[in-house]
Amino acid sequence: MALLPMAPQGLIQQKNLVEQVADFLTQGVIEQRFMPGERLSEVQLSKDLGVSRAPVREAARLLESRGLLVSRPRRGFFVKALDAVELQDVFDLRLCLERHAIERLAQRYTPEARLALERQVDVLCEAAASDSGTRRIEEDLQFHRLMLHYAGNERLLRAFEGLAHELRLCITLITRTHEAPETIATSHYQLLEALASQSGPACREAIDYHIGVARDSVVRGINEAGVQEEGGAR
Amino acid sequence: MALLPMAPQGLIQQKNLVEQVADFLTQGVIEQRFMPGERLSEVQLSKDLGVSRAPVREAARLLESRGLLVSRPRRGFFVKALDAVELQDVFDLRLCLERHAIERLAQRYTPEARLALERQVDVLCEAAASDSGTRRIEEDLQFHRLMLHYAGNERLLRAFEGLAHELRLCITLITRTHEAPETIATSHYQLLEALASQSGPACREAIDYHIGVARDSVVRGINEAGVQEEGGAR
DNA sequence: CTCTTTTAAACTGTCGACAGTCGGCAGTCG
DNA sequence: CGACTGCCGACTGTCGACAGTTTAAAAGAG
Repeated sequence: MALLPMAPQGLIQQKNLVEQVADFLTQGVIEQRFMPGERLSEVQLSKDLGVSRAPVREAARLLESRGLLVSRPRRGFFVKALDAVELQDVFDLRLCLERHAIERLAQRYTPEARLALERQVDVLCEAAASDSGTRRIEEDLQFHRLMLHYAGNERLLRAFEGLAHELRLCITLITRTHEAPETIATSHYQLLEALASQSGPACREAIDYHIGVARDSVVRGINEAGVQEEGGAR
Repeated sequence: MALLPMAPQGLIQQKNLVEQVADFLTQGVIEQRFMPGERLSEVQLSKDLGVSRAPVREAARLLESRGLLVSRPRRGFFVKALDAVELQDVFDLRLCLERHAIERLAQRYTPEARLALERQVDVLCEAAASDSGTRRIEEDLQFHRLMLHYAGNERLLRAFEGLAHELRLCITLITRTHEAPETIATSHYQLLEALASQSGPACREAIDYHIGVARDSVVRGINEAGVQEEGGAR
């Protein structure tokens, strides 16, 4: 069987097999086709995707570096199971990064950055009003990516990217408890206002509130959903 | 009954080939046996190390995720060349992470953490007085690792680890301009004092000063050494 | 029937090999 | 004399295979 939509729309170049497999695995983890704690067999994946083990292996390593998989020596790869504590850690690190980023950005708030962020909020609102889950999350993440980008430190963005996958996982898992889309949009406008004021403390307060809301929403979702702690101990 | 595998931390046992190769490559990059911008051939490395290409490949991917190598599709791996801007970015992100960590740590400063940090400073002083370069840097990094660890967010530590290799590279490249070891030791004592006071602002001030000194030292070193910008454009 | 021992299957880690592609060099044409 | 085209070598991306180890089940003892 064909593994992935063969024709990447219009683009001449085909991505590496590694990246294709990585995308497939990422989707699988996010959509919970691979359950947390589940063991992923290299040979099985190879057969299913119709490729050799080498690309699967590299892709798995990639996912591991992104925190979506964990590898135990001689045991193979397992889907990362996030518990409540780790979830708190994710949001704590996110807060750390975004605080720093927004304060930096406030000091160099160019019209270009402002325009890009405002446009992204518009897109976000549109997505929130019309579409469902996935795209809403994606546009939300994109806004924060832009913020990190215009903060002017590429490494800051890279660190965030490393977290983004776990973050997306957290959020997707409990998308039902997401606040009303309008609330989220409003929250982003507050960020824009704080940035426009170019006041460090105001920005910090805004981002603290913004991320706090998101974190509480996720935590609440976890509690409501009743965590099935199957992955368990080592 | 079957006897369990002896000493788990035995030095005899060989780590994964991948890790061994990764260590070799890391050493090579840090010691500048591989010059910045240089292309690394997989087959050449395989022959030199007497292993297959598979472990070399995985190790290179690992180094890439750590920021020591960059890969261009179909071209192979190249040694990362750090310019002045990126160097600033490294220290900026480091500041971001350590600020957050030390403020967290101040709020949960257990006797255990205090003891561990104090012991590490002692070790650091000893190393500074006796040994040369490499070990001094290693013990310095270890202190900060401990600080991040006791801050209680594993992801914070992981982000720092991702930066540590680049940081080590920065520092090693210009080790000659390192401040007098005693100065560094004193600076660490200031961190301990700030932590003991459990005052957030005091901690922030201390870490800002500490990292600022390191950054200035490195930047000064770069300027003095005269950067050979050979890596250059794409 | 339960617990231990033995055996077999499956998997990962590693290897060597093949095909497609990229960069460079020579030869040719304007 | 300069620019374009076709060929050559080298290298990466990918593949299938083998050995050692871990897991799980089957067989045997109490």
